[in-house]
Amino acid sequence: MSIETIIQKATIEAVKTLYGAEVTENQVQVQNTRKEVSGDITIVVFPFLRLSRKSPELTAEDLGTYLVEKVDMVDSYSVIKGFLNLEISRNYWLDILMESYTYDNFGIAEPGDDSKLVMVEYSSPNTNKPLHLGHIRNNLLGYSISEIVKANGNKVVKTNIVNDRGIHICKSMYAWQQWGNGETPESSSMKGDHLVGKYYVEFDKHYKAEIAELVEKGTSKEDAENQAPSIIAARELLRKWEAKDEATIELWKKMNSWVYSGFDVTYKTLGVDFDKIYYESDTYIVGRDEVLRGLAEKIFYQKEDNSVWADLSGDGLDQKILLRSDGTSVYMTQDIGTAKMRFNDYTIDKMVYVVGNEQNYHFQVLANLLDKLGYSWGKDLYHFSYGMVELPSGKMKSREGTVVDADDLVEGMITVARDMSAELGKLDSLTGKEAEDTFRMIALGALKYFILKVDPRKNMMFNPEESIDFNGNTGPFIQYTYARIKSVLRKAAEKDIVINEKIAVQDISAKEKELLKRISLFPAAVQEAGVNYSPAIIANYCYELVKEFNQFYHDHFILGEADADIMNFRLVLATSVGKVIQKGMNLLGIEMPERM
RNA sequence: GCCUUGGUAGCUCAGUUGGAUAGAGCAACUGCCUUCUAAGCAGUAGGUCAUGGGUUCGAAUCCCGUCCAGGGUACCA
Repeated sequence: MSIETIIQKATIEAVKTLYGAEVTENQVQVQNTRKEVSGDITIVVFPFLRLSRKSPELTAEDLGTYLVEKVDMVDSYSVIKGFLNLEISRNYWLDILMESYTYDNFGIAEPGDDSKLVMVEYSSPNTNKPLHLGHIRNNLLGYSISEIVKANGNKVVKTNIVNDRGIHICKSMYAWQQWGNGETPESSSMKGDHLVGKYYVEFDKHYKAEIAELVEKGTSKEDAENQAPSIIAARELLRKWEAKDEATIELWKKMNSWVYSGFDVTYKTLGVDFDKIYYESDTYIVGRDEVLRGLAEKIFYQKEDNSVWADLSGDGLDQKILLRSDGTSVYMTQDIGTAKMRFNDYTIDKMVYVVGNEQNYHFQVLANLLDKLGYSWGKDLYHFSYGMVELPSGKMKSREGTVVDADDLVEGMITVARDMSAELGKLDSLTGKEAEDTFRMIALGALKYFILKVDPRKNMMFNPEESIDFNGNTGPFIQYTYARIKSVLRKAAEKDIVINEKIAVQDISAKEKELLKRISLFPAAVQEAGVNYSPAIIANYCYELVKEFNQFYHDHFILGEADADIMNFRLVLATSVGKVIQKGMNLLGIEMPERM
């Protein structure tokens, strides 16, 4: 039980004993004491004034006296206005330290046999273009959320739905046929996904030009968009694909395989992976059958032009198309099929979709449709709705080439990490490969932390003109602190200093206590991150912890300390901080270098 | 139009179920490396928490209005 909970329960008792009144846990506000004030835990007494019929100060005195007497861990108290500040005994903090030092899973709940199975869908790329910064945010959030959910005692299946069919890939296919001259990743030395993306852009260029030409000849813009030769050709390819035309399927497979090999490299670089991959080309058929079943069971209805619709107006939503008049599937159709297949494949307790907030409405509708189709889990799906990454120029658009390419960005970051290390004269002692690994670790640490430290629900700004920081509230700052701790521990080992698990210090400094308090908050941070689906909570926790450690490190010697007990205590403290940092950052998918 | 999300320092962001004097980093300016890594530490400066009301002992936080911005809104995913 955490100290907050203990104090909370004791306070409820106190109020009952002293004033004969029942209060609920919500009414007892327990918080960490402000730094400028002495004390560790603070209770806000204002809510009890009505019960005590006394002034805030006297009420606080009553409670303070009671708590000091009844709760072992409370040493003393002080009162400032309506705030009761409790001093928690040193032994409590030292116990926490021992727990974090000896227990490898401190703060982490291991999944057991009766754990819930949570499936997390993330990434979900289209196969007609390479990944960009927006996808990076999705991938990092998806991976991190999976780890956080796992750390809260759940089993997790990470899944990816690959949108491998549809008009978008046909556009790239057509452009490659027309203007590709048989170019391949090998012949062009281009990464497969970039090559296919090049033809997607190429398509759009020609398409726009054709529209402009038609409009000049007097066609309306809307008609021109439908009559341009390129789009007609792309649609023809889609029709042939659905008719299983051999040559078209062949081309589709070839170009998709290029994209996949490209994605694999990017996924590997980002350090994300999946337990199960679904392909839209499989799931849309299942979805179509489900819609037709719904039609037969009169859950849905058909219009005169043969299109199939759901009427959701009774649920505050609109009419939603599920099959087009020509019988082909839409986005929603495929998601219904994918959901069905997943729940057939796994015993899923909770489904989490990591998809951008532009699709909030889509998931509201999906939950409703699955429910109508008789799937009890439908309405409980959770749409992890994250914000867009914006550029100073606005939204990223692949078609128009106004994107920050994922591979380029990572490559650029590694270069910065390498240059910076050289400039600082770091890592000169490492061999080429070790050094390169570290540069990669630092670069990705900077990128991942930059993305994950912000509240996932909010839009965030990225300015390509300014490089991502390596100083201050950043991934490398945290990695650096970890490397410092490792360095101290290496030196201790060199001096044959053996760390003793028994702590025997008489006094601890204010800085040391602050650090212990921070460590004690780790389990709560992991839980809170799980409840709120927020890697940012972990990121900010790690930053606060590391900042605290650096202050301690600056003010106190560890190996230079003359008193053996104090040195031992500080070694245990540093080790624990290192462990917590590593565990926390691991939840974000950020690796920690031994030296930097 | 309707639905929805947001607006906190020059910039990028924190800010717990409403609590004490609204916090970090970057950028600017000052100090601190002959002792464990200066990718660090300490300090200065920078705020009408978009705006006007309301609720309350207490509001960046809750409610209402207004302004601004993003997203969605029946055959794009």
